[in-house]
Amino acid sequence: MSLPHAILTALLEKPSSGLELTRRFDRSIGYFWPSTHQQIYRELGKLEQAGRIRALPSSQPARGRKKEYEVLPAGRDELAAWVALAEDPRPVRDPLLLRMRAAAVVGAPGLVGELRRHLALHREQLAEYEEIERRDFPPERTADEDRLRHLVLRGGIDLETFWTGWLTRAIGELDGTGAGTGGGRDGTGAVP
Amino acid sequence: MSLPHAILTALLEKPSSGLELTRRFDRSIGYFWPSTHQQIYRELGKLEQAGRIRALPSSQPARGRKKEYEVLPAGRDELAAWVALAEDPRPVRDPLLLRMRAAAVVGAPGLVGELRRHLALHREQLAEYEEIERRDFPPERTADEDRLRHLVLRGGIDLETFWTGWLTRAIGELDGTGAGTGGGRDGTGAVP
DNA sequence: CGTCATTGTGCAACAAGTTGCACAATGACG
DNA sequence: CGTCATTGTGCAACTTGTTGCACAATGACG
Repeated sequence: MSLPHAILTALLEKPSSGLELTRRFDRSIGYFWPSTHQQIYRELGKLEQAGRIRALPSSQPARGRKKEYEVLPAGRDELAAWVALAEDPRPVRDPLLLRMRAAAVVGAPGLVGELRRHLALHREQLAEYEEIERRDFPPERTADEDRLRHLVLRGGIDLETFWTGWLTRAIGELDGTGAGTGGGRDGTGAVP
Repeated sequence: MSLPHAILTALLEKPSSGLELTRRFDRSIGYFWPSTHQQIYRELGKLEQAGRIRALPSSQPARGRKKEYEVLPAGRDELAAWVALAEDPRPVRDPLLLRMRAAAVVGAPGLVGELRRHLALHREQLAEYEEIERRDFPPERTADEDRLRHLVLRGGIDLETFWTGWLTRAIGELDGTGAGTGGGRDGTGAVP
């Protein structure tokens, strides 16, 4: 759905081979649209077929041979058209919230521990984003074209901030009261 | 992945037919694990086959005939086991952030309008959650088993609060400066 | 009585993402 | 020179979610 557009964006920023793309995904676009190398190669194939990108002539086409792609005008147009679309936000789909809901029914002895684990992970991610912000967006220079990229990063930061805040609160609330064993009325040994 | 567990949770809260489940999904569990009736029927079939739920005997098995399901002990055990699992948070996958990133490269005349539209949608969702909170979790009574459900709802509220906050900020920042048409010159804009 | 909207159940084809593995080139090292 | 780890490319099978439609019962209405 959006993967081809993610790839076009990345290739416009800089022509790359499949593996380079994969690497760059891991540390920028992949933060909000993750993808494996398998997916990327498959999509590169389709995009080439469709005439939106092409392999740079320098690289001979052989398996196991490095192959760099660049975006063709058709690809740029396609991307611009996609950006201009109105598209509703994805519905949320979060297993942790679901598990908490289930825990309210069947009980969950270890739930608080799991919340703590998630808190640690989100704190890590938050720190990573903040590091990037320090590095790439120092307070003084505000080149106009970087503003969008900075906003995207702020999105990531704010999102992780939400998670750490909510998890902290949840842990605090469940921890004090011996809750977390929830309303599991029969299958659950009640825990002190 | 999680859909069967969402269904088990819902059925434990109250035995239901496929359509009833669908309705209930639309206004509670579906907020963080949406699902269509087709998916639900398919999953009900699998769960029944696997011996985790069964149709209540009252209903004769015929197409177009109402059929209520209840959870069997095996289903409850399965759900409890799933709740106890450690499972990492889903990676974020958000088209809007992706489109902003693309807009930084190809330009985006209408982007601010789209952000406003999303802001309105998130405000609406937030209002809906807050209404539910007022209705189902009035400040005085804090039954212990409801605490988890309330926390889940708080998660939804905090998440929508994050979105409205971020979108407001983004709109403010892009609107004043005539940005949003971004760096759409051509394939330049190299970023390390 | 017919037919028509509504409620309820369900199959089938497709699209997107995940997992596992295979194959090709390259350079390091004994 | 062989073989081994690393880098790079890619296919295939599978799982999950989406879309479109079909079929069955029921009650309302002319």
